[in-house]
Amino acid sequence: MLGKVSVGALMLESPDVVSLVYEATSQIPKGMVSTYGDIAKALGDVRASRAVGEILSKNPTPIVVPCHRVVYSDGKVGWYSGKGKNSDKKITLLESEGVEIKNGSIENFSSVRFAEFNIPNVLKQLRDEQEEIREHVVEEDDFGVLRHVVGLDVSYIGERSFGVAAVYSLENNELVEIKKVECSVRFPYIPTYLSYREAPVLSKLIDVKDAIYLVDGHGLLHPRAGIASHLGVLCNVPTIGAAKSLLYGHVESPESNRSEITIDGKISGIALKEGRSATYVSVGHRVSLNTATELCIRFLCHGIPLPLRTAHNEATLARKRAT
DNA sequence: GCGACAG
DNA sequence: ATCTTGTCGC
Ligand SMILES: [Mg+2]
Repeated sequence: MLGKVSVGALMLESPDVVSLVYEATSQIPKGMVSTYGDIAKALGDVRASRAVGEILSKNPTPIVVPCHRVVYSDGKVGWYSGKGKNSDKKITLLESEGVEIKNGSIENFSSVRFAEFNIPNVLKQLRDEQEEIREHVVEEDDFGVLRHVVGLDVSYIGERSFGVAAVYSLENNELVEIKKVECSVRFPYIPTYLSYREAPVLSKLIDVKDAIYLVDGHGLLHPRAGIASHLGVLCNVPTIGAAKSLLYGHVESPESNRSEITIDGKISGIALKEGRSATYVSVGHRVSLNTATELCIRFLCHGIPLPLRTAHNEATLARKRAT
């Protein structure tokens, strides 16, 4: 990796959310229940509730880690995995612990609902780090002679992540090189915390000095700072965010092929449309929105910048070959 | 009852 | 993102 590491380094040692979910679940007393969202809130953000559900669906030690005590926020018991969609086992377990259930819903839900978890508020820490990164973002062209545009993307098999860099020449717009790296990930996908899942593997691919990096994901089109900004600030390289769907911000002219996107009235991104597909461009780091947009347009191919398409295809290939 | 919150 | 299916809030 290029440059010194200081701001944004929490990403390199992401908190063990998986273990924290199991720890929280183990804190639910017998005879009580909690919800996926309550555990997510204890982690620091209700947006993590789906991730909590996914993690518990893969609980390697049912009963020991009592995931049967985690139910929907409306009081419905929900599924008990293991094998097939089934809630019978979950209901039986809960009733044996003294929890009353009627028509698949918890009786006296509010009085048996446990939420006093004692786990660290890790997502708050990550948000704080993202805010700090945001303050370090340079929103103007800040580079010497650029010779390459590098598309970055990731694919997965369970906890294995495959990162790909597709290096394109700015002299002739042609593919120069493809770099690949594999590493293991435990951090789940949580909306607005994508960096902590994908940036570790991608940071290993940042070693071309005369390049600007095109990242699959947002930069400043984010409530704090997206993965493109995170990688840019962490590695001190120019980066552009380019995503296929919008996370945050208001599209000013939805009909236009090139629309401004504003956040609190500030122009923070550009939506590029070509046929059915769209690319949402934003500043990652050390680039102006204009330059970022022009570079994306220059490589735009069927609605997506070619370096990203190639990186995506190669990442998918790497995953299939690893299977 | 349905849409959402990058990948 | 993957290839199975998870929650929340309007
Ligand atoms: Mg991707």
